[in-house]
Amino acid sequence: MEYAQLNALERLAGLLRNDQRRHATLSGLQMVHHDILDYLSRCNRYSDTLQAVAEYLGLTKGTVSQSVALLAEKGYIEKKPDAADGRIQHLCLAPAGQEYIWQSDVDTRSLFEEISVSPAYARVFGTILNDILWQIQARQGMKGFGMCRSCRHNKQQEDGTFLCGLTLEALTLEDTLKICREHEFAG
Amino acid sequence: MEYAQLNALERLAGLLRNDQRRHATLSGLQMVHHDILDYLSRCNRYSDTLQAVAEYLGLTKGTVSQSVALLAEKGYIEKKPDAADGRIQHLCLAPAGQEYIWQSDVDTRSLFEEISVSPAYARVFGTILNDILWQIQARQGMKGFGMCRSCRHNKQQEDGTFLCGLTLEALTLEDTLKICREHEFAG
DNA sequence: CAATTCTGTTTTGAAACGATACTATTTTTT
DNA sequence: AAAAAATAGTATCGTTTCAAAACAGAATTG
Repeated sequence: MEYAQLNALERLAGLLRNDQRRHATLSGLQMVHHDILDYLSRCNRYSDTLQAVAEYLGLTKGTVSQSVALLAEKGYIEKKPDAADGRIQHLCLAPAGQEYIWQSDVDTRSLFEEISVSPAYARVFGTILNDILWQIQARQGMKGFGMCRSCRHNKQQEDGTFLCGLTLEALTLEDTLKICREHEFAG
Repeated sequence: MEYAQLNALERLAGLLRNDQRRHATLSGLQMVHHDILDYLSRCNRYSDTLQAVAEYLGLTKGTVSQSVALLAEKGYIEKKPDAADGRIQHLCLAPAGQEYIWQSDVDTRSLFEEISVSPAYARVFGTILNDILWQIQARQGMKGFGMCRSCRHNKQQEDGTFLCGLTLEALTLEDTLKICREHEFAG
């Protein structure tokens, strides 16, 4: 990938970032809160724990513990104990949290929705973006926080549904698009 | 622009972000320090002030003042008083700061350099990215923090050099690619 | 020259953050 | 089955971020 393209991508990422920051500030939240809520909206049910959030964001669990406590107190997050493992608490988006993410999405979309990509290029653009994402996931050490779709544990079955070979649970198509902590790239 | 594309873009931006965070942490810096140094490496000589940094990052000047003080103390930034205006201090990257940005760039590049975009698509991809950037700048309220290249004050002269109609100073080609606080989109 | 605007600092209190130590639960080893 | 190790999360400490507000100096405006 060429330098000019990466540069443009970085600038775009920065603009997206500033947009998210503006939205977080308006809600009286810090960026890290936005990042936490955003992750929780994208991860699957095996990856919605404090530890996973900390790993994904590159923060210590102590730090995340505090921020999550605050988010829970403010009503953005609900902690639900795991049925099988007494150590684990699942972090679920409470209504206020879902509303926040939804609003953030609407805002960002409004920045981009009127951007016109010529129809001839539109499909190529989407294809390239997803191709790059796929390749990065493949490259990024094979382990952790990829989409189930590209995970070696994920198997499509005869009837079209999916099965995770690790948890032996059935997955819907939507499930396979979420971020999983146990992700291992399907070499 | 379609939803799937924006989604992929957001994911990519997130991955870039995590990469930057990792690099900042390894250098013992916070994300906000990375953002400040990154901005200073991209802005022009009219936009390297504390106030401009604060506006660009959406933080208060008090906050930025403290973080800049720390960066200066650690040797990443040098404060240079303005020749004409006694209130203004220019924030310049000291050698350590340039080294940090350079390293960060190398790291990020290494994540992307082996990503192969088929040559046929490569040019299209670059074109689309820059087109999107241009359109966002046009849309984003016309004012502030765009590249001189798209600014109405920037005029190309007969000999090929550039002139800023606001400051009446000559600009090099490189200058016109930097971020300027006074940017106004050339309708 | 007085009023206002602009740039930057300082202070205060809430919260982020890393480091460390800690408890509790599960898994692995012996 | 008991001991050890690994895992998930909390609590506490000191430093730093962050917003808000008060502040000081320099430039501009009237």
